[in-house]
Amino acid sequence: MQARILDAVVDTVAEKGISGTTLANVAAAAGVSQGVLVFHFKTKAGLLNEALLRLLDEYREAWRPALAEPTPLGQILALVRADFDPSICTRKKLSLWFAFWGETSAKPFYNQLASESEEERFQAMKQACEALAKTVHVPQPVLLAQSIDAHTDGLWLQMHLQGPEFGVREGLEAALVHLRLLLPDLANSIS
Amino acid sequence: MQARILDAVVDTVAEKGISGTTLANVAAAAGVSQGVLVFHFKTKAGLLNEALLRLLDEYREAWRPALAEPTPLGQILALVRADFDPSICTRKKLSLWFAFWGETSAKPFYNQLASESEEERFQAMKQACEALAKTVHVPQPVLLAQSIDAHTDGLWLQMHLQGPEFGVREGLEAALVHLRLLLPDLANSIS
DNA sequence: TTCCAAAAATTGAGCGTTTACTCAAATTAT
DNA sequence: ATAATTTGAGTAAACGCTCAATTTTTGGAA
Repeated sequence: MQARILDAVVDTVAEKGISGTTLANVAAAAGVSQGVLVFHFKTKAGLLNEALLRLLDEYREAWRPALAEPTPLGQILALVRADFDPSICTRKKLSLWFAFWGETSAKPFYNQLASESEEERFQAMKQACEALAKTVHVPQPVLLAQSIDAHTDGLWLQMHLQGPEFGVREGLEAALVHLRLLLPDLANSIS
Repeated sequence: MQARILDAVVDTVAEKGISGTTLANVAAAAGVSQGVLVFHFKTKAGLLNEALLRLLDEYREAWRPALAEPTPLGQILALVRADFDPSICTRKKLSLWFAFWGETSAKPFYNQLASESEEERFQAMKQACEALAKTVHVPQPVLLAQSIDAHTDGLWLQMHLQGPEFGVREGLEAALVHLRLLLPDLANSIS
């Protein structure tokens, strides 16, 4: 039931934005009464908080297995691929990410969670890039990691704004092109 | 007066988010009555629309002069610098950008304006990169332009989330580092 | 410059609606 | 039977917006 309600939150936020998301909307989308939302999540803020926590957990579980790749380049590629996985990078979930990012300056709790998520993910990318630097020549592995992560975030914005015409397929391809530009010596290992 | 009210919208959205922005909040921030907001902007939606239009206009006017630079690399650098200009890239204005981006899936008008703004800016970057490709060897100028723009967007997200510790100074430096990684042959012309 | 009437701008009380949330009662699960 | 869950009517507060009344600004005639 909780999952069904949180799914309804995602649908509602994607369709009406956080400012248009009400208990009545979410209840209707979930096919339950308003009271059950309060019973499970206490307040509207609690409802949105749990939706955000679930989004962040899901994202973390999606990219963590990338660290199990045997080679540093494999880890980097798997981390990038995770960001464009069709189960992670859906239109609705992108809407949710940006909806929360749009409220971070007003809701310190969102900001804290979002920052920690970004930081945790960056540390993984940084370590993969530093490991890569021990096998091949990479001038500044930390800056490389920052560039890859920032570029991926920017692609998420483009997917979010441009809609279906720029989806996970195009996004992943752009990310791989970018990696080849950054790592010309490894270009033919990136595909 | 209209400018004062729109300034108050920026302050209010940055402080309370779009979902917490009410006519009463904005009126209080502007030091006027609620009626004057309706008199000038008709509805709350009209108020937010005008704030977004002003943000986009201001942004366009900030990067357009970059095209007057004599060299392609100069244009690219000026375009990048414009994104981190202290008058453009303030914490409050970043909050406004992300607040609107967070509502684009619910408000087609926001999506249209934001997409057009991104596209217009991308065309400028693309032409600068294509011009650069005629003077020095650049493998894929269009993809280079996409990479630069996406990376810049990602840096805006990092500035938005991380706060003062990652401001325009650090953002611009990261963007320049990224450019040097993408254009190693021109690295010592990028500063 | 002075005046004044028309226009523009501003006020704030008020209205109908929507909001988040409560709670006693009913239903379902253990 | 006991506990957990769900319902839906109900409430107080907040919301966007209206509007008659008031103040300020404007611009041409004396």
